Amino acid sequence: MPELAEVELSRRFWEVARGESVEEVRVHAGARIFREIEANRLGEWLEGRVLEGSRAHGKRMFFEFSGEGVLEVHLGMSGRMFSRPQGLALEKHDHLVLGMQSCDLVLNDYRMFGKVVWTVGEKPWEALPTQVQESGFTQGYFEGLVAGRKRAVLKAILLDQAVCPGVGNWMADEVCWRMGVYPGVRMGEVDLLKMRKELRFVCKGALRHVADANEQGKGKGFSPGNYVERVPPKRWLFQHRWKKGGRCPRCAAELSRETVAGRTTAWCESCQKA
DNA sequence: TACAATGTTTTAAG
DNA sequence: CCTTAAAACATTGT
Repeated sequence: MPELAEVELSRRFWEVARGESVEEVRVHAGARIFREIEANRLGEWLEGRVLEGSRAHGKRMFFEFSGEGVLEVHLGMSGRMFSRPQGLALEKHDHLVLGMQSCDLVLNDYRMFGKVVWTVGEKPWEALPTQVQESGFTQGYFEGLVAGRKRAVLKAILLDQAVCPGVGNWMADEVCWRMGVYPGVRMGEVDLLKMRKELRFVCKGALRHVADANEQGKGKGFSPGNYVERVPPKRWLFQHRWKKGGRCPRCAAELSRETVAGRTTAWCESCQKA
């Protein structure tokens, strides 16, 4: 589920409790998402700490707590985060609940490909690559990253988190569709000016839709599982790619499906050339 | 039933 | 050194 935009929206859902302290931590300690830490110590690490701020980078989120602690969350394939009224019983696949002063912050993940990490005394976001939507993602920076990868498949580069943080399967397809290029082409054949332009369009556009979604969703129970399904415009490939028999929003041809770079890929044979 | 699902990592192999 | 394919992870829905 979660790519750049959904990750950002998830972060905002927890951000509602900024400035509050953690009163109680509930964990499903055996869950695989805690494979890198001692989950049953999360209580001693977090209780009494104040959620001071948060940030997202690509598909990663960092929540900063008083006393130098940072809780990192990655949603994997099926992770969801939201807030809800305090004290409700754990539901199936709720693995972490932070009982705050005004609400409970919940992390739910049934496939558990995501992860939770706790670090102290480090700022794990400082060594990360520039994000596509940032001003520092210049043509020169971008071309430096992909130099020497002329034989790599385009879609594989788009999915590489060191190059395009936050881009996942649907965003990669969206970029290729906007480029008018088949996702399986080699990087040596790609117009890098166009690639960066469409990458930035898709990343910035998706993030703008999140802001819209957050606004529209006030008081309406907007959730991370449904926002992206209704927010991106009908003219994005996104709205058509999942349905069998879905058609290209540009030329109405039926979309094709194929595995490219190891992932199911939707593309339009008439608009996207090899 | 069998397969696929918006992710990442590891392993093996070319 | 570089790329790639496949498998693994765990659960649900078609």
